[in-house]
Amino acid sequence: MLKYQQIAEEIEKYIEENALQQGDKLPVLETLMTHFEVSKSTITKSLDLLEKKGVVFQVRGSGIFVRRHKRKGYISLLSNQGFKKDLEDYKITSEVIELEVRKPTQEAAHNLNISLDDEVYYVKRVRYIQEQTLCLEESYYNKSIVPYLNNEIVTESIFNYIKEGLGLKVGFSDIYLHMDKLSEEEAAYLGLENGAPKLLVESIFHLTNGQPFNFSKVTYNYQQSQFFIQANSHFS
Amino acid sequence: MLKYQQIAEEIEKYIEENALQQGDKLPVLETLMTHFEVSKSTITKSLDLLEKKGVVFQVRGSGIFVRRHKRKGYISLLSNQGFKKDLEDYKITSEVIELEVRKPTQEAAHNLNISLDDEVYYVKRVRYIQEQTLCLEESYYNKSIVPYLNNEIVTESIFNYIKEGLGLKVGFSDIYLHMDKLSEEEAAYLGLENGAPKLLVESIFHLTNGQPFNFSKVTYNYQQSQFFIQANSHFS
DNA sequence: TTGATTAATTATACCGGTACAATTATAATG
DNA sequence: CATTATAATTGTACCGGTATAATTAATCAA
Repeated sequence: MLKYQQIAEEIEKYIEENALQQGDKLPVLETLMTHFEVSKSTITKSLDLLEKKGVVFQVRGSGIFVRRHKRKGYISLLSNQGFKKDLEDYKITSEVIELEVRKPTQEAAHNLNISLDDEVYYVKRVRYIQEQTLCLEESYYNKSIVPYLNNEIVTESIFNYIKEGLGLKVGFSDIYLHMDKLSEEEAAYLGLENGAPKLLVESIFHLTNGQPFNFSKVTYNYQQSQFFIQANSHFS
Repeated sequence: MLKYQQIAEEIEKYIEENALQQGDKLPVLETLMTHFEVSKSTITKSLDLLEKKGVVFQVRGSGIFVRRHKRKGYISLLSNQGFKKDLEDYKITSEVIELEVRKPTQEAAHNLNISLDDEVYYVKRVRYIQEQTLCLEESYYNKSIVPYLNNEIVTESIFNYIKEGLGLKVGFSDIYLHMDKLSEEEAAYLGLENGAPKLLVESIFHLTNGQPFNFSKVTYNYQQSQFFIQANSHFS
């Protein structure tokens, strides 16, 4: 692991262990430099990383401070990992409804940048939080990138398998949100009444080289799910 | 304006003007360095900025490529500016329902980190897109930071006034999303039926020094609004 | 005590360098 | 022709430096 990542982790751990709160000040750059025995630019890089993740914010002329959102139980829309991490205090389970190789829908083909003749793994599952339905997920994996999936993998963490098992590197993702009312089928899966509110989250995940490998449509139970985002400036 | 920001803008403009598409390759670092006559680290900084904004992605050993989401008419949840920019092809208008100085609600006081005795500007408005209701917004501004607002400012862009008029620098924001059904009052304002789906977006905006200056609750019309997010990796 | 001026602190911009890792192109091999 | 080894390309990590801008602390004046 790289130095600046290592250091970022240690700083984050330090914040965690000492239960630092929003606004608390971290040691100054100089101190961090000498403590970790690296150059200024490496520390800066660590801090930039933590800033992107929403862990700290830096104020020129003043210092480095802890940033921390106060609410618990929210799913991060930026985590790129599913919500395992956000909801680690809760019991998350999955029930696989369907798992097979098939041809993509037009929509899936378009979003995965493949042809209608190419093959995808289609996964449909319901996910539960504390025995309550959390969401209904339909997911398409480009088979030429993810050549094999089975029930066990799909019941556990697919992304973990992709990273650890296949050695692929997940890069950026595009996420689209829509609101609507539940269809009869969706309502049945989620145990809600027909026409209840739903949030549809469509995601396209890419490898670090820009190739899209997964397109998924997730319909959330409006009673069980709340989301959060941490945004930074750099937007003129 | 700083060099690396300037260069980032120029690169973005270049992409725009030449209508580069997702996956198109930009000139290599070396070329950009000599073209802009700056050091490698400055170009790198420009590109990191563009990467954060979701404009490009970089692949080690390969090159710098254009990243571009394909769908139009989506509101960016990360833009930190309201949606003026995303929806610039559409006609956005505002109707001010209420504007006054008052004491904050408990919720607002908590999110703005002020006491119940402090004063806030309370703004309530309905926003329209192409004559259709888009959202109902309730917003609280810390009066000790934003000491004056009037109807004209509130009808136009409040954030623009805060930045240009007051010279304040907007930093990061925390955003929370909830789903629910519209109350009778909300339904009336939005012209929808009671109990229809709603997305409630709560945002807390901070200055660059970490002070929260605005807390807002926006209820979106489920028929008119769709959102997007561009996420990057840096999430272990 | 207050307010303004100055100095010290602290993060950021920018330079220019070396080493390295991932990818892609080329050449060699069977 | 396909496969493998090798070389060239290209972005990233890391160093260490100078200068500068924003903030905060200290000093001085009224």
